[in-house]
Amino acid sequence: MAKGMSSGLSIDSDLITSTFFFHNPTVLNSFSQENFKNPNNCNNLTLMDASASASASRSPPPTIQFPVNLNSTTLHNHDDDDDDVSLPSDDNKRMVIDEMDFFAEKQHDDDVKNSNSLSHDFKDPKSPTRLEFDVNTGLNLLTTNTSSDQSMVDDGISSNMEDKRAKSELAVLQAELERIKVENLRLRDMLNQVTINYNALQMHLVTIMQNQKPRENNEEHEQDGLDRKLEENKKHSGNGAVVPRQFMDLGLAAAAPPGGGGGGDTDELSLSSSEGRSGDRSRSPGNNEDNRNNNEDGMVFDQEKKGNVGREDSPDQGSQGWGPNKVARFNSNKSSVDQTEATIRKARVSVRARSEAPMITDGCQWRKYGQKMAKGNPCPRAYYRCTMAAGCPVRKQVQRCAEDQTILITTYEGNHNHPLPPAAVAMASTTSSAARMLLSGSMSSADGIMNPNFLTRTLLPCSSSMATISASAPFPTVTLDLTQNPNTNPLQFQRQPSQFQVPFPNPSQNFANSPAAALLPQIFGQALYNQSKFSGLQMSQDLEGNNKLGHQSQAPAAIHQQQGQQNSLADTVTAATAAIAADPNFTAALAAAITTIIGGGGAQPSNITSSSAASNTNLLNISNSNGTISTTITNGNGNNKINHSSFQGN
DNA sequence: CGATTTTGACCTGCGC
DNA sequence: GCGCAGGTCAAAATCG
Repeated sequence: MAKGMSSGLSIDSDLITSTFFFHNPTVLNSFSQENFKNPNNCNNLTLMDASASASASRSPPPTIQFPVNLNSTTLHNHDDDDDDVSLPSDDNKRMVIDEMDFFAEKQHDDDVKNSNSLSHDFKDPKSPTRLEFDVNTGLNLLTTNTSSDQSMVDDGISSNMEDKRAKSELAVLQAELERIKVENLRLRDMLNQVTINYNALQMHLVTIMQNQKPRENNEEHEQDGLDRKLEENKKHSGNGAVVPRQFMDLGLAAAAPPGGGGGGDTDELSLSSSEGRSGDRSRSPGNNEDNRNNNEDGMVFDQEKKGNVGREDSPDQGSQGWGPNKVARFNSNKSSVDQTEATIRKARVSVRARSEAPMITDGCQWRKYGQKMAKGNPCPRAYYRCTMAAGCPVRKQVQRCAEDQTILITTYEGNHNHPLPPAAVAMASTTSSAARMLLSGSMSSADGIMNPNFLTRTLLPCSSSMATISASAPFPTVTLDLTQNPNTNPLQFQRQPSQFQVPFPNPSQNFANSPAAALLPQIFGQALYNQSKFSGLQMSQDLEGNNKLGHQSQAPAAIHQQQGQQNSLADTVTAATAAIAADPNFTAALAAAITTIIGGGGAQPSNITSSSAASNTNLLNISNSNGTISTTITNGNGNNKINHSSFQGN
């Protein structure tokens, strides 16, 4: 399905250069306008905006390139209509400017006009090396760049006209800089707000955990499961910083529909009511550790075979029902804990996408086991069960929208108990993460502790399509709507008071089958997942060693494809986001990456390179264009590097 | 011939 | 208790 992702980005932390490719101008705007505030990211954000703004005015959409050399003295734009005039080769400053532009081949064409162009300078053995150029610091980003382009050539002739022009450009750039500063402040405030919300969420989790302990005697088996999971958390965190994990394990972890992998989380206990019979065993506390031991990637394997712990589930493995039936049974089980779990089990993730095909391609193998005419919809509802592994409890319902039959509604429930192919990981991750989001929102909001829009504001501040969480449905359902134009429903939230929405990438018409459909959910899911799950505490240990990062950080959250399966994009992104979580500056980079990927739409190539340039510590690079995805993540001191390029669409 | 789909029967929960 | 609706089962049909 996806053949449009490619890539190739590599980031070298040694180079203090960041380039942001915004293929969708709207993304850029939305990003700058939305709530993304992390005080730690201010530098990064500033740079992003600065580069973006400066370049945006010159570069035509839909692809906007923003090469920025933080240490250089200039901003060089190759798309500038005016010929780029380089300083004579003997001018090192000028050389620095040109050197920055290692993205544009077009540059070379333009350089033909100038005998003293960059390329020429590079050929000069006496010229400073590229690295030297980058190291060269002088933050006259705006002045040198603008004024030099024209005046430098006729250096000796400097006329009043040119001076005026240069001054006017300088003024414009300064104004732009001011605007960017203001926006940066605003973004910082937003990040602060997000941080506060996150802390509140953690506190809420701790409260829940503490409240549950007294019930240990009555709910021994269930609490046992929690304890076990806590132990697992400790194992993974290695430092006893279990709070974030606790939270996830309690609720969010359970909300991992088809994803099993979803988000990669392992402890994912199944939310699905379908697992009330068999899948419930996925929740069996006693099994988790074993499962984890057997499969460190967090996938829950063969849980059904290991027996059910403390569940009244019927032994009927075959009738793995999902839906209100099982839910009601669980709700009848007294404690609020049970009710919470029941809610978790009921959680579903519905994906709306335009597709002519009877089913959207999600990478899994499904077997149809039933079809029903649902009330209020002339189109039959088909029931599918995952057949990639025996006993996989995952179900999905597929039905066309009654109002618009071009829209295919796919509802997932349950956890895969087997490894997933990369293509499946994408959707699984999305749904899993969405379920987590659903649970985190509902649980928190129920107690009034957390703003239900917490994740809404946190996750994808730059996009505007949406995921909808419905509280009115018989069971919690999060709907990822891939059919809407991001700009068409700005007021949807207001129109649907019972729901809150999460911005979701703007899809193309047939987004469901587009290359980005696989990537986007992954990114989205991982973003959701890591935003809520990872903490610096947990990940702190994961940031050791170059090659270790990919595995260690994945262990708690990502999906390992066992038995020689190559790491999927999910693995990479999971590891990447884990690393990001460990460093706040990285978060901004991730946000930019997500933004760009999303902005790329379905078929358009995307290319993201970002870095926390100010600190020169972290770099994130995600790109797609030719059927592959390449992610490169470098952690600060250069110790940690994830470089992955391999996501071939089907 | 095995896997998958079709389809009517059956089960369960819920509302009246 | 009854009917409705959602969901699942499983035998028969179909497909590759």
